[in-house]
Amino acid sequence: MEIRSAKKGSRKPRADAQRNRERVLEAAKTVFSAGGPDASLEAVAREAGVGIGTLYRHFPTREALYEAVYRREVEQLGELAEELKSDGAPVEALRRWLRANVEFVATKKGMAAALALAAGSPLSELTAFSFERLTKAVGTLLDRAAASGEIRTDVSPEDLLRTLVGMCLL
Amino acid sequence: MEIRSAKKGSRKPRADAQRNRERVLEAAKTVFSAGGPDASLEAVAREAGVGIGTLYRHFPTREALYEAVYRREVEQLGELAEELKSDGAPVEALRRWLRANVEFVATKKGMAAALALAAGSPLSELTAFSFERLTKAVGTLLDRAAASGEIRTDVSPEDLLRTLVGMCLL
DNA sequence: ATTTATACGGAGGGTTCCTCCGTTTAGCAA
DNA sequence: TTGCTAAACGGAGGAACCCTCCGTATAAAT
Repeated sequence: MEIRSAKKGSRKPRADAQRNRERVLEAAKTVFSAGGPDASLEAVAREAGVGIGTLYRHFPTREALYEAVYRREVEQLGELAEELKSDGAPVEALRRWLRANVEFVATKKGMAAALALAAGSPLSELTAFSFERLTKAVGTLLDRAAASGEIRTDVSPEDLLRTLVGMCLL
Repeated sequence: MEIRSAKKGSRKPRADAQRNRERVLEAAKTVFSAGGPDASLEAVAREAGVGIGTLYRHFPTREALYEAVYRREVEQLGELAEELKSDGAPVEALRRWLRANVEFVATKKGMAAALALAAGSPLSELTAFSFERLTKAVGTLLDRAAASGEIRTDVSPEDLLRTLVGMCLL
């Protein structure tokens, strides 16, 4: 008897697959940030030190890659909030997180636009997911700063986030 | 003594150049409407019955072509308004023009987005130009319809236009 | 150690991009 | 008309990119 996370008698996912997937995402972040959203996928593969076939196996279309990069960065912003939560100064923590967020929006807006263009259905799902994740993140930081009495308490996480994004897109 | 429209002792611009430019624009409109904004430029050249070199001479970049097509259509909408002005029924004229405008926005939004992505500086100039041109066009039609007493008189051309465009982009 | 399901790499055929240059032609003057 | 010349034309061709396909390699399971 064995523990099988998913249905079907499938074996454990291969370690190299996971590793390569991660490498590609990292490379994509770099390349797209530098060369805009139409950068060559072969350049991404090269940067990742991976064959072009591998890239296409993990991300069958350009949009799939965009989405994965986007998701991953949102996730990382969430984790950053977790780390900052146990940091010393609440306001300083909040400030840092906001700064990171600004940078994220700035570099990814091109990709977001490209996604919006070619997007079929699941775009709203994506935005909903990321909005919720980020709201939760900023929420915890806000609460802590408010509890320490260093900022006003009448700002909702949603409003703060919306304002921030709005400003970044001018 | 000769009439020289521009400075410099340049001769009259060649007729074939103008003709080809126009052909390319017409073809671009067709091809981009059918195949989206990433359609092949060589397809445009074929459709125009023109060598690829000619296309590139007139429009050095894809964006330049986008912009020219866009401008030309705005211009044509303006002219359409002129024609409709001397048409019979004022409201009917207005209605027709609005319909044409809707169609324009619908088919060109992809191109507009692409332009916005790759746009350097002169994008605001473009939007300003087209907004003014269209406002003037709808203005004359509105006035005439209002003068005939068939519609309300408290709608400004700007508001009408903005509302229309907003609705088209949902 | 052997088996085998998975994943990897990259060659290759097709498409598009964009430049470059030899050829053609429209305007102009004699 | 004819001839001259600047301007415009066409499309071949090298480079980049896309994406598929398949022989090879390897991580997990036995």
